[in-house]
Amino acid sequence: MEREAVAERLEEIGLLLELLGENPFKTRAYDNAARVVRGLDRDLVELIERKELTKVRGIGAAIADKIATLVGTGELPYLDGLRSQVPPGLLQWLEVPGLGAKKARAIHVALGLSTLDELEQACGAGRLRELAGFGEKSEQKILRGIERLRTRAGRYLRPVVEAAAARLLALVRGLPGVERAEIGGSVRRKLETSKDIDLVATAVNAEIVMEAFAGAPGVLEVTGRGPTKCSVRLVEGPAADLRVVAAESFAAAWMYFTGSKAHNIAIRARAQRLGYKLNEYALAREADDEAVACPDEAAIYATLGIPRAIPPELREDQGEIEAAESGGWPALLEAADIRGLLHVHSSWSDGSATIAEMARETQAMGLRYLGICDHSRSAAYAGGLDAERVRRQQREIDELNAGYRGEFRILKGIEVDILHDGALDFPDELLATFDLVVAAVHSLFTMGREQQTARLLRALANPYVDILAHPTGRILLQRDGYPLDLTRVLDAAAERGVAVEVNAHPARLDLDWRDLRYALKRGIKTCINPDAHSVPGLHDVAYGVDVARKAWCGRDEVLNAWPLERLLDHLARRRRVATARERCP
DNA sequence: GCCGTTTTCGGCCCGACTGTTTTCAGTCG
Repeated sequence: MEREAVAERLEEIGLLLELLGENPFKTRAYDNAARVVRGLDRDLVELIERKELTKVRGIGAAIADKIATLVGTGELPYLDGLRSQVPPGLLQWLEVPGLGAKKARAIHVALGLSTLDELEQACGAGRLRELAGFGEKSEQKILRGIERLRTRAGRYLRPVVEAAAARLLALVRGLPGVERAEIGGSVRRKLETSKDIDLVATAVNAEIVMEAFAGAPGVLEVTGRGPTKCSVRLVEGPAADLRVVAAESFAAAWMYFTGSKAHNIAIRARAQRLGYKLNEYALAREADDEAVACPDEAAIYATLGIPRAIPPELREDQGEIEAAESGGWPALLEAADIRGLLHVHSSWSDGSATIAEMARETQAMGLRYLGICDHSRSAAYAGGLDAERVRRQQREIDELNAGYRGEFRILKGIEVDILHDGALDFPDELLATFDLVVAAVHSLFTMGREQQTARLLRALANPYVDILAHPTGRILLQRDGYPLDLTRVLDAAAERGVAVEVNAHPARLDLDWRDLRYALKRGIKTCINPDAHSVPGLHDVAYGVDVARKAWCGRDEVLNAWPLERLLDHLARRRRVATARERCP
């Protein structure tokens, strides 16, 4: 069983225990363990065999035992036992805003309900108000929550939340008496999807700010309103929270509302060990409750013995605090490090712009090279190129390049389809004519895990493959990646010197940063590819840079952050080594 | 259930807001 599957089981145990009214620290232990398992950079089987699971922080004897059972047998009687005590519908109830474990359980026990439909009917019939602690407003709130649950998934892609966040931020900053306002939360941490938007502000008069925020354009409903905090739901779907704090609290508040929750818990535990108390108002000495003046986040981290402010993208409690003490993280990739764009489409296949138009915009972005990688023959739905059209396209590229006089370069690339059996869509002789070969799966997503893994392993063994594109095939909020033993695929990529793409399209962001971190540790290079099908799509590369930063990625690990000469040299050498290896395995 | 310069028991991050209640539990982030 894969890490992700194990993590999901642990999370389920946490939720079930919560519904059963277990000790909250016990449920948190399972949540915590799930996150730790997701972030492991070592093989689970190996850890189990060496009996080193309990050495991992957050995994003790009990959970280690359960993980070993899960990995060894694919089953866990303990989990089955919990499932038999809790109707499956109750897990779904927890997704209803305002309904937590205690209330869900109370309703279930008192009224004998266990599905979302039954809960909805009971609220409609006014039966919940019979229960202690429930009233008419609770019923209405639950009904609204159920309705929302049925219409939208509840998470939103970055373009949606970033646009809304920017709009709200501009509004708040423009209000009289507002001294400072910033975006926090998952939007600031550049998470691939967000549930809500967090804003923090300092203002002379909080009431004016609350008023304006509650009545801001695009606010669908106000879901909470106090003297310093206002929560709304936006027409685009996500919620937005604004907190107004005193100026001296700004750094603590911004840090607090940036999260992640797990990072905050870890930081606060650290503060506590060092004799401090940290909340959204201040970092204070425990002994005399005296606040330490912290003008910015760096000062808070420094007081806690962390020499540098941890970049928001890294605040996921994935070892960043420990790393900050011992040398830190690499200089993270910056948008300005990107030198060129690879894996871009043109009107030769399913792109909407010509090669010249895509090249012009790439130059306007200050970049030096562009890899045109249209689809291959089998991608008929996308106007895939056959050998004859490849030759014509390459002639066009030669002509365009001649006009650039060395100041810019278009690379002849291809996004070649990985066929059902792992063979590539083009013969080696044709692949050899490209500067750059990007291989990708575009069909048969429902294939079994073993077969899909074997398919990718065979594709990676082809010496002409330089980059594996969108390695898991996921579409955020729509479909999971295809079943795959990703660890084996990444290990093979490491061995073959094949780079793995970070597809920067905001609905893909594939490879996921959690897996990219593993890949980078294995020495795999990556490449931040916009996979643009239009001129504006070229700018999606920025989303990919953010994801790479979340994976602790430095510029040296990114092919398209290299100067053209280094990239070409790398590609040529890689191909020489791979083809030689194929001849004499 | 995890963890340990608070070490094998007794802690575990912390506060705003809501709704229902009349002093606070539950939810959320």
